[in-house]
Amino acid sequence: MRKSREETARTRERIIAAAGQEFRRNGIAATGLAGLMSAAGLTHGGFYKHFSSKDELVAEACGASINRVVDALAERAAQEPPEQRLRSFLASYLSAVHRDNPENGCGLSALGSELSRAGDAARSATTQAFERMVDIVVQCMPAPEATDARARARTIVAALVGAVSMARAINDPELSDRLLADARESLAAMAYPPAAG
Amino acid sequence: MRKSREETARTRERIIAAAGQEFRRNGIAATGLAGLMSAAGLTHGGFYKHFSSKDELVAEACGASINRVVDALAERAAQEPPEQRLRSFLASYLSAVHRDNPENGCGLSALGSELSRAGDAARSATTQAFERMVDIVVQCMPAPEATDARARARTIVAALVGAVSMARAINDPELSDRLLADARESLAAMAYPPAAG
DNA sequence: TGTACATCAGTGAACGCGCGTTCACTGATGTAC
DNA sequence: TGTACATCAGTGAACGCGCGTTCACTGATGTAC
Repeated sequence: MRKSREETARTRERIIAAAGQEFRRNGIAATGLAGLMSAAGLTHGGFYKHFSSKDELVAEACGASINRVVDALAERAAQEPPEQRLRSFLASYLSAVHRDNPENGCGLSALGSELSRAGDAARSATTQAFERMVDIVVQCMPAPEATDARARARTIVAALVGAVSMARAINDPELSDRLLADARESLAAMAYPPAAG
Repeated sequence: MRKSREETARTRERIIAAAGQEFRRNGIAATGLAGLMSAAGLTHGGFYKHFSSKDELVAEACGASINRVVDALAERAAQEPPEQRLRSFLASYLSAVHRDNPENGCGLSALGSELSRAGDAARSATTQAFERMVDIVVQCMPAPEATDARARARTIVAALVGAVSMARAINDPELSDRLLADARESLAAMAYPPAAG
């Protein structure tokens, strides 16, 4: 049953994609390899033909899923006229759709607290993804060259992650919606600093 | 080996306290009952004399540990002169000490993404703790009666949670420190809105 | 207040289960001539 | 280009292990008279 090189590579990507979804949906520690492999359409025995350990997959899957989402956000932002970029970025990150579909959303908010306990490779992927999101936010800001633009962008990214994470954890649907709406408003105000909001 | 009522109650509290620390240190899913019970100085067999399941303990431990931290924050804030409250609150929440000691810190940032997958009781505790933190932030703000004070306070609490969570996950110590410093600055500016920062 | 008995907190061994990992095997793919 | 052989992706069973949970047992505490 040996597979061709291309098919092997495709299988590997399929495992990484399935892992990215399962991790974001159920958490890393709570996701078993057997379930994950069957989500990828395989039996669990073949796992070690592609990865040397669960940790290696965790690092690859976290990196890939976070980067894919960041790519999509960057691409969407670039299509908007500059003055609407930030608002539209905030609207899509802080949306009910994003909150209610963690398996396809940003890994930083879906896995935040688990990433701090992950291996070094996964944490490096997290660090890079965080920086990339800061880059995007800076480029969405009305005055990207302001001296404190990057400092404010870091705070905005942290707030995005925290807001989606809390909006998911909170038990009260009204409060959850309100938190997302408030964050859209307050973070836009933070990005348009002097008196533009 | 039956114990007195008071000692039984004390034992129960001891288990809850140990669980609160272990969960914040290692995560909920990654913490086993046997290790947790031995951290409380007991053998694992006695667990079910105090709780009907791990889920019940999770809810109690999350509620208790988050509330204890929020109490401490509220108390400390009340002791500060009003004009320093917000700055001092931000300084202690967004400190390296807090980042580096999750086991005694705020459960919202230590468990954020796991709480969204927890049972209903734990999520209710999360919701209450979030609201209490918003209350504290509002009372620390220079103009607590402003119409949008509570909306900004919600964003600030979400940003605090996200910033500590990301500061822990990030692999680069300099960037981690910078994120905390930037958040202290930008969130203070958000709380003193017109031109006070 | 003292005695007799029921209760039950805590121990330590055991339960079935799913975990991450390993392995013998299969048969199509890749390589060498 | 065709043949012979080595490689290896994927299967399915099995490994030891720690998980949450249960249980028989102990003996100090609580209760009833």
